[in-house]
Amino acid sequence: MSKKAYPLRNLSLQAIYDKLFAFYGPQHWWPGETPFEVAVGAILTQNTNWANVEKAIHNLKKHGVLSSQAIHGLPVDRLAALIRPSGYYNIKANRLRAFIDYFADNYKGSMARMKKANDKTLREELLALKGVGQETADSILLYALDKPIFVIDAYTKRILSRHGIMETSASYEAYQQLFHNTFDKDVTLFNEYHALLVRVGKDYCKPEPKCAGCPLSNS
DNA sequence: GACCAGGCACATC
DNA sequence: GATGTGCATGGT
Repeated sequence: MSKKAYPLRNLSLQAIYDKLFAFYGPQHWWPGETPFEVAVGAILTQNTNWANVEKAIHNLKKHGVLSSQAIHGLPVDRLAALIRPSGYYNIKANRLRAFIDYFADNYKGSMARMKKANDKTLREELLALKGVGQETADSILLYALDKPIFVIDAYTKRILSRHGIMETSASYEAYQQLFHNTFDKDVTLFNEYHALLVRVGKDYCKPEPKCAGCPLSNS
């Protein structure tokens, strides 16, 4: 636990959700037009500001290559140039290609077809891809495929640890289990809750916290 | 100029 | 299993 004192309440996961939703209202995530775009965004946003991801996706759209077939036919260095604003562009170009190869080979480039597959199988398949870790896999499962899987990210860990709910050092699985054991598996709730955590994280729960005015703070 | 952002793989101990 | 490092842009 952080030794620094934050002006915090002793809040349950349910209470945190209620307060965030009351304060912010629905977040309408994921910010993407199609399930495929959501999956691409999930890879591009790794350790990256969303505004930069939007620039990269805009480039893909502008050049008419935001589809699995189009990206598949693109030389990797050309793809890298288009997604440049999202950072780590060489690595991410290869990660996108790896996902799209898998997507084309196994589901014929159809998110609808992919959605019909078993949740656990899909998660294992995604995690087997180079460049898809737990957060990216779960983001695709929840936000592109409507699977009831909670997404854990840096904000989730930071917020829950500062509220004394779980140590920062606890594993991804431990955090995820906490949500899965606390709530019924509800796609709408999981969608909204993770989005709200990101929102309050951006507004108040940065590495250097700004607790004044935070809906989870006493101050 | 420093810090931060909706991670991940890989090397090393 | 824990810890360190490379990957990179763009906004504040």
